[in-house]
Amino acid sequence: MLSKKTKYGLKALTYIARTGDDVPVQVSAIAKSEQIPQKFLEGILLTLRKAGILGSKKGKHGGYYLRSLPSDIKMTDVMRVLEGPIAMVPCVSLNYYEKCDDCPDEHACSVHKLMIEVRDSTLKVFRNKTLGDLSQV
Amino acid sequence: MLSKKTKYGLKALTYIARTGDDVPVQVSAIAKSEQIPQKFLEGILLTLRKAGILGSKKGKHGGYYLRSLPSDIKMTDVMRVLEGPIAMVPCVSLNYYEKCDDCPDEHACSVHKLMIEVRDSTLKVFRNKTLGDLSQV
DNA sequence: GTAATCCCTACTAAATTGATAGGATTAATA
DNA sequence: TATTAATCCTATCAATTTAGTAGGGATTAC
Repeated sequence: MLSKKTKYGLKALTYIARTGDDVPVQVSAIAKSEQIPQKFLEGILLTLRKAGILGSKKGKHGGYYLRSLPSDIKMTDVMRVLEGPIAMVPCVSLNYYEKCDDCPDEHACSVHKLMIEVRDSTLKVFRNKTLGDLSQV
Repeated sequence: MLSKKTKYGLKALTYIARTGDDVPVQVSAIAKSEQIPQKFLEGILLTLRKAGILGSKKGKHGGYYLRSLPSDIKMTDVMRVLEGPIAMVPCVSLNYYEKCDDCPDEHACSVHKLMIEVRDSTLKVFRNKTLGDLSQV
């Protein structure tokens, strides 16, 4: 299941991309338009900023803006920041690999084999999908 | 993240498929070989039986067996039983569709669009992957 | 009749999720 | 310079889910 965090994060990014101007977008505006609890959203945008996807401006007339063109923001990056590893098990994760305690031999493990295929197919989607694609109406 | 339930379930099914005989396989044997807490595994095999994937025989020399040939047991079915809906959000689920409270228009929703693609690509993997494929060494 | 096996229900501890609360910091502007 | 509007940060919390345990009931082979 997709977490609310990810869902809200994607919606917020889309909102910012659609607004499109060079003026920063306020959390309050996004929260209101997308029906997201504002305080919760604050935290989400903060992680996106710390991950380098968003930039921010403090104080009056402050807000958030994209650090790159929407068409340059890949879903792989966004999803990893919001939802964590794309792989469903650590033993097939490219970026967060971890050996299973149980499994003596990964190559003989049926779960491993299956999850590699799922990972690759999901990755293929996220790799050629950008925020630009998402924000197209 | 894949739940332990699913992971254990897949390993157990693979074990049964590999044993391959017509004699039922005991929970204790699977638990020992695959390093799964036996009582936990009992419950998992029970759900697989109730879903019609496994059959069981009670009493001495009882155990679990596959209701179909490994090559006829599709991962779509197994995964739905163990892990639940394949879609990451209910609004793109084929079997468990549910409208989002927030979203006024699904077609305009960026999350919806993205998750349909993820669902389709995952489905493609599960649809042409059977237990037979998994149990190949 | 006894031992081995599946079957069923209830319980529990730990982790995660989805928030909320309260204020600190920063910047524009009247 | 004081005010206001924003982001930033930490702590806390309730509800849910997950992973597992406990205890025994029902069934069957021998």
